[in-house]
Amino acid sequence: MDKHYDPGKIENKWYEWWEQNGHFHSEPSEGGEKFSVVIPPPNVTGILHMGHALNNTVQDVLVRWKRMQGYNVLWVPGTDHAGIATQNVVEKSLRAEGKTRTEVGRERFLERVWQWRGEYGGTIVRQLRKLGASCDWQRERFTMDEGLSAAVTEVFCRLYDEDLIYRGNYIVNWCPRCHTALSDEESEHQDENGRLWHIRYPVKGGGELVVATTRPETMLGDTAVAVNPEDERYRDMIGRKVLLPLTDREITIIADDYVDREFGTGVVKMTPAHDPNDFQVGKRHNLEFLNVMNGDGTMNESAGRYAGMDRFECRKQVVADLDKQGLLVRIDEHRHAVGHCYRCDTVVEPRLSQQWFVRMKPLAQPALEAVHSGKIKFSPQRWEKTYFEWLENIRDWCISRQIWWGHRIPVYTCADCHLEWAARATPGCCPQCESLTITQDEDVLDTWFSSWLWPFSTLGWPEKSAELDFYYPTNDLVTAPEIIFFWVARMIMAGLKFMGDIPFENVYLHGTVRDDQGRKMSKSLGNSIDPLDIIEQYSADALRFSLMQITSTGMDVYVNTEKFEIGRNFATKIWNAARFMRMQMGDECDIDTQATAVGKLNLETALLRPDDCHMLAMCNRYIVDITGHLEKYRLQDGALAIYDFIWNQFCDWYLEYAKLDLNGDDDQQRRRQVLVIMNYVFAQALKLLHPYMPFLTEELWHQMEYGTVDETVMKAPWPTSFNNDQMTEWGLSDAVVTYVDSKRELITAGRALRSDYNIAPSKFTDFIIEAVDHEVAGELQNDIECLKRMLRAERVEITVGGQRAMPGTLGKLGTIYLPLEGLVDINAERERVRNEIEKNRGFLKTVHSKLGNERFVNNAPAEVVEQQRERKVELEQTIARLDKLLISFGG
RNA sequence: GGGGGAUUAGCUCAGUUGGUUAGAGCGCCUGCUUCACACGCAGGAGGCCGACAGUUCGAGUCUGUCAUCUCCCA
Repeated sequence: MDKHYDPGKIENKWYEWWEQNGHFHSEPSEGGEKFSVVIPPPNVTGILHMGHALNNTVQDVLVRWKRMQGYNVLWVPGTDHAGIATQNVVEKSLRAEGKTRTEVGRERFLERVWQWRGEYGGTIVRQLRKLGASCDWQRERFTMDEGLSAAVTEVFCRLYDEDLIYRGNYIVNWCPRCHTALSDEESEHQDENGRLWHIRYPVKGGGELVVATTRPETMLGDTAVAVNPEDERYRDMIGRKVLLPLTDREITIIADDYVDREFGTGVVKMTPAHDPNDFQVGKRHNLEFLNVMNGDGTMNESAGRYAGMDRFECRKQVVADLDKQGLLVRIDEHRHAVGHCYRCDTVVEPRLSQQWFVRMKPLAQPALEAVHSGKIKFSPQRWEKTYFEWLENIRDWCISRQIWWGHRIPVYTCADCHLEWAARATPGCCPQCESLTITQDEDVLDTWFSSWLWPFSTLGWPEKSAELDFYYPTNDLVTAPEIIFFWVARMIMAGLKFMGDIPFENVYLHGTVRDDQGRKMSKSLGNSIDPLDIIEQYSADALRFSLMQITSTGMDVYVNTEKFEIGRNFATKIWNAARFMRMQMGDECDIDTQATAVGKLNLETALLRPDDCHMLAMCNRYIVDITGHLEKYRLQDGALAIYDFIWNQFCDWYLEYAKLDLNGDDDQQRRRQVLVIMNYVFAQALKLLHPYMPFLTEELWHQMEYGTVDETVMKAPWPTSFNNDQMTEWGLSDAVVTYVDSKRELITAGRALRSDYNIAPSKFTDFIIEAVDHEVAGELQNDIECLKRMLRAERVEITVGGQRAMPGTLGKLGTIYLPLEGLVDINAERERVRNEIEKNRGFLKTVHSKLGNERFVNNAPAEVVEQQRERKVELEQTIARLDKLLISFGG
């Protein structure tokens, strides 16, 4: 094996091998129990960022684990067509050529988009491979594929025919830059420092009203002024006219409950075509809906002499003009939430326009029940509350977009008989009057209108398919909480509505990846860490493992580049452990590593020593623990456990212990047995680690020959613990684990003594251990070689009872002494022992107070009380031993 | 304004149904080129678990109030 691990080459090699050998692919016909996951489709315009890395690592860990457990696993990958984002990208490239999309025309433009998608659209899909994602690429889907488009049309037609889709004139969130309507979810609110302009509106026939507004330019579209009917101050104003400044219009003063008497002056200007609240009031009062803006955010002809100005320019001008006329009363600083386009961050303009909507209430009800009943579980569960909150207050979904890239709305209108209908296939003529003059709606659908079908459209729906029968409903959905509204909730609604069943059983929500100051990673802040840079620098395994190890369930994770050293160092450690084993095994080793890897161990019970038993017992324990963590989605705990298992248990202790037999060549049987145990444990460790570090484990699986050259660790059976017979035969008892742990405690204490007395690590020295009794003395005597090696001692003398005037430390098995003739600092030792005694007396005191408390003895569970009693005895013995030690120092 | 989350070692965080002496990684200090690994080994220092009150035999853990930070919704 190479001295250094070179992940770059190895990672590419194995990924190609996996993919070419179809290890990611599965078929319903293979049967078995299924485990299916659909990827949250990234935008086709997207490039891999840390959020994707986290999201897909989580999925890959789950998927690889289940695959090893023998499930028929399917992970469906793909991308969505990202209507607005993709159109923006292509429009930009057109602009670079000095063209606009309207010049090019719809058809040619769409050709350009497809062309772009073919060239650049696969970026993220390639990047996911770098990460090691074991998706079934043969089943990759795209929301604009024929099949998925058919699903969209089918769904639209069904909802349309059921009157769950309707068209109407409403205030929507409008992005003047993208030139389209957005759904409520796509308008992101940000708190901004704005202003509240107080404007004087002269009342016809004398007097005035002062209104306050954050958007003064909209006053050009005012069609009323409103006060609260209960408001004494303005009661006599109701019904009178106001002369709207900067225009020649007269508008009426109306009364409506909506007006908050406490806010501002208690007078509100009414702009029904530019504000959602005013819109509602306008409907109630039959006000005129005067639209003063164009789709691009400039003022239109209704704005009079302001026509053609940009909305923000117009705002300045309006304010200046009002000021000039003495109509500006004052300006307050005002902090408020302003909607921004989630695609381009432009300030969203509430705008009255004709759009298509889905009635959500009827769809929301079953979706609420699915989670209430526990059929679908969120993890962490607290997110269910967010989900309920949204669904209970759901509003209709604006699904039409005034762009070209996307699924065109399949609604047709006859020019002759004015019939409007939705059709699954492009109709040749009007089904009512057979007229040929029919036109299709110009708008396309929200991208999420195809994404919400993803769990079943990717499996072939609306066609019947074996995949749909076998893999639906899927098991887990892994995503970020910010997508609950956009996607999770809507998928649940769609699944229940069109499949008659939930789309997935578990929703696992992970946190957001942030920089080490807790800020979201963004291009504009320049604080992004590119996963590909990390892979380049540290390896994909390191990226994956580090992310998993530092991300606790459902919490945001703060990363900086150094964090990835965790995974890199771990990989190097494992590589070197494997290298060590290979060196020890040499070329002529006759160990059947393949049988060993699957747990067929021909162990000579008589040759087993306590550390061997400890290692095997711990291996068992970690298998159970790590499996349990994965079952509970506790991926961080799983990562920490495997790290501890390999690094601390295996490398630091067992491997060092094993050198005793490996480096001495006097007992070939022992040597062989130790190698068997090491290989068994290492093979289990590789399997447990594989979901987290797929590449390194595959490489070592082959290097160590744990399978045939054609076999992959991906399909190796997930480790299981030994059965009771084996446990008994080999003596893998709790007692032996406790003994070895206590022995290590003694060794650590001995090393500390060496360190305290500045004995050079290279220097051999002597130790004396006073065992607590003869039995323990016997055990330690049998372990003398281990003690000598681990303590770097020339001689370790085991005796029973008695105290010595030497530096010593108490352990459960006895006291370890460092014999130092004449060099002992008696005062320092005395001080040390006194401190120990004080500490233990402190503990004893709390134990006493507990046991002396009748209510504790009566109320606490018997085992807890018993525990305290044992502890009391233990502490008393310890203190007695320490007292004697102190006396031996003359204290 | 409504809701969620966080507050534990210098830093980033674990701590699952309350129960021995509160853990990890990084950083820090000391020593070490010890025959897999300096991306390493050995040893060590460092914590009134945000504040106050309550429940309990017992609270980092449960309840309430407050403070600070953060996210989502309006």
